[in-house]
Amino acid sequence: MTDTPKARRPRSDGQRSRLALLAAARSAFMAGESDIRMDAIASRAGVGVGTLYRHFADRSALIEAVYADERDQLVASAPVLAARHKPLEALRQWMQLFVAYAATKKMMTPVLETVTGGAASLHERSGAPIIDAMQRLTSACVTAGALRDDIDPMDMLRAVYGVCTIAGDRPQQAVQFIDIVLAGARPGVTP
Amino acid sequence: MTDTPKARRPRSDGQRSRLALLAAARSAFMAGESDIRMDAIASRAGVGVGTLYRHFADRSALIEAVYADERDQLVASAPVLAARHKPLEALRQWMQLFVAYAATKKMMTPVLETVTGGAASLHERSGAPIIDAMQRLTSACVTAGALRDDIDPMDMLRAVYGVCTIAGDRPQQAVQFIDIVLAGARPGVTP
DNA sequence: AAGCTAAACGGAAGCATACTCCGCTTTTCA
DNA sequence: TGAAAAGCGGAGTATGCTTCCGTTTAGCTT
Repeated sequence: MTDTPKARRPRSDGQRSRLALLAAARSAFMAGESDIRMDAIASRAGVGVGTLYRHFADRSALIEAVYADERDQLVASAPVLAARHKPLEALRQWMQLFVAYAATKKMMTPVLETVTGGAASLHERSGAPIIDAMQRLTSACVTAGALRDDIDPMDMLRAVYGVCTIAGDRPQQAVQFIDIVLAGARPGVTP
Repeated sequence: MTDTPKARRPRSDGQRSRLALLAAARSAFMAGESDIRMDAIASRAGVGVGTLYRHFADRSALIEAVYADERDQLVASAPVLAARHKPLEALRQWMQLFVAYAATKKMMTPVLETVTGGAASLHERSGAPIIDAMQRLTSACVTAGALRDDIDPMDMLRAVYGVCTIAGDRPQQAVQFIDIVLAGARPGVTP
């Protein structure tokens, strides 16, 4: 069972198509055309729509693939920051990176929500590593006494995400908002 | 021009259909069936789909009508709270009401985002009075020295909305988060 | 009460768009 | 070089929103 029959090298044209599709989709999403049609993406990539579906199971899979790279970078930066800074500062800087990530994602949020299964399925698939990173950074802060322990870390991230997503294009404002949230989450601070 | 020819009374069956449609749509959205079909709503209301479109221009118009009532209540409560409490407390309580409002809306958020034109058009139409209420409450706080003046009030609301929307069904957590945000937004607090 | 008129009704047809299917082409490897 | 596997394209299918229009019905008038 599962014997590897020959292990052929992947075809070059297939890889080319895949990259062209990713590039076309990325540029379309970045341009804010969240409701772009699948065949439009295919023809911009210079391939037929059948080819698109050969490489990506459905719209949501394409979206996920487009943002997989950036997400991986974001996740990978967490341990680096944790090693280089004090816990609270690491968390703060990582949340700033998250804002940048969310900003590139912003225009495609409607797409995210639109996909069948809603935000849940996609967020879970694509978001698990992000949640993990956030929780590690936060618990380090709690251990260091720099943050209260009765706050769901994800709520902080959701709040920042909410500011990014719904706001216009003002990442600066979202960055400032990180400090507001962190200030409110310090031990011994109450309204 | 614009002479009132006769001014007939609106037909009773028309009003009945409209109410039946609103009730059917409301219960469907509340039940979390965000992807319910238009003809399903019509038949639940006991009318044809043509009748639905006679009363509501499109899906987004129907959604907006369903939530118009609750939104109006929320907006109307702002001046009441402002008269009854100190500025910061009024703001705090109003944001709590907003959480309840957003929670009822939560299941239909995908619908909101789905509608053509995206969140923008609907949010603007339906959200302007909310923005106005929030800004009044906030500026009272700033005047009273209870809040910094360099914060976009809408960012606070967006953050809370983000927590509500993306989080599961834990309005309690969102309410707690209001206090975190307000704590971080007090004058003289920095991380 | 009967008739007139405009409003409201119903649902079949029209249209848009995500996704599938399959015969044809290209690439890899022996 | 030839066989077979992988990839390609785009017409076809399915689904669901919206429109269109002939029919019905409520409100007004006489």
